[in-house]
Amino acid sequence: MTPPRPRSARGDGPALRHEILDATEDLLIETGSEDAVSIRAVAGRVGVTPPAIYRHFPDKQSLLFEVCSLQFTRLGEHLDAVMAMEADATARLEACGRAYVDFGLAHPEAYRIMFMGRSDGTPDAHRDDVLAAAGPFMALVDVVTDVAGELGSEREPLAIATVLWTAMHGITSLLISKPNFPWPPVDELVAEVCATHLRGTFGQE
Amino acid sequence: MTPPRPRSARGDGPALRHEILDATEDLLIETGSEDAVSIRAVAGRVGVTPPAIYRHFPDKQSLLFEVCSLQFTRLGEHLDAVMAMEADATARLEACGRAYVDFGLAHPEAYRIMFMGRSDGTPDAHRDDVLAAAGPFMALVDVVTDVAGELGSEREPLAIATVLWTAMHGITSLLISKPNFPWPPVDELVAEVCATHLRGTFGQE
DNA sequence: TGTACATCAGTGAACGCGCGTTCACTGATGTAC
DNA sequence: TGTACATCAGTGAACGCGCGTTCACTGATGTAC
Repeated sequence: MTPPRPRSARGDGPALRHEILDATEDLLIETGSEDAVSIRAVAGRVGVTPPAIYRHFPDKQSLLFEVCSLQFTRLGEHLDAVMAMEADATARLEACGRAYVDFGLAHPEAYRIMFMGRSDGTPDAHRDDVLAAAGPFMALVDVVTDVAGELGSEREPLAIATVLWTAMHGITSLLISKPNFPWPPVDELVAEVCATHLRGTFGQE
Repeated sequence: MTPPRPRSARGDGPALRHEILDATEDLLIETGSEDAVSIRAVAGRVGVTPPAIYRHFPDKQSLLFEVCSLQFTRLGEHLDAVMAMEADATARLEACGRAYVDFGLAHPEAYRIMFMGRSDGTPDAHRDDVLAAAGPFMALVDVVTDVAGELGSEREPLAIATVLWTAMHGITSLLISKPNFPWPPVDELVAEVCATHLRGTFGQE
């Protein structure tokens, strides 16, 4: 049925490897479920037989983990890019929150895997505690530190950042899992939560 | 192996039905995954053969949905009971938040199913929009209305309640899915978020 | 430049498994005469 | 009170399915002489 895929040349291993990763990501997004993505489906989409996958990944878990890794990297880059655009610390904080929520809504399945899934079997690189020391979270702590410096607050930036993360995650994950709830417009929701936190945390008017 | 279960008498249908529901709930909590709960496993735990399940439930989905329903009912009752204990509106709001988070942490798998799962295939009774009109959420709106009456706020109680829900959900769901993140003590976290929201929303000092 | 050969990316068939569900049945329970 | 019978809760065996993974293989690619 499908035209036979030309065999990769000796050095083209990485090419198929990338195709497999892309296909897995696409399927993850389309099916919306980690279990619905089978080795057979991935192989089919790439135009290859299932055993061919095993030349590039030791097993299904490793494949899914690597896709997950890519998502984390992208989220980090996305946040970095957005934050670099704002000079004002307060604006940077709100931009960061908005970018986080937007990313989650734009890649709901990726977000599910990263932040709404089960933590058993998560590879070491994405362990919860490693997450806390990773770039994106630390960048948030930095922003909060800047805001605290500008507006003044006696509380620890780390604690404030943690609370802000739970707030943004709350919005993102509920919008993903309860899309038909009568939500206000997302922008409004994010803006309101950010404003509430700024007022509540830093006493800003 | 297992001693043969005595056959139910004519009118004892409901008894086995309840045992099946309980076993399903237990397995859901133990395995921590909806897919890991199989009809065979449920039947085995009850001490019955798989087809016997089908005398009480039309299919696996219906069984899982009914378990899910029970969880919603229990959460509602839990919140009602806690809120009835506090006379002061502000205290009632914080107690409500704390009770919500506590419930989630005490029944993480139930919480996952109710608020962190996929919404496709959810039975009508638990549709997102029905949720919004349901008891627990409306009770929260009432509490917020009371607090707004006491402290004064020009904003809509419904919008405030929505934000509060996302905040409590953010805490609960991240604690469930990232248990090894270096969280502050739960009580502190909830108290801080509630205080931040009270200050940020109602301008309370 | 031409030929023999080693490499190795991908194939085709099959494995064992657990799943949800169906089906004809069995045999204890309760009922009607 | 005793017997024949209808009911129906639960059984045992089997169905078809899709899964992850393994295995011996094929045949194009690049290399050494």
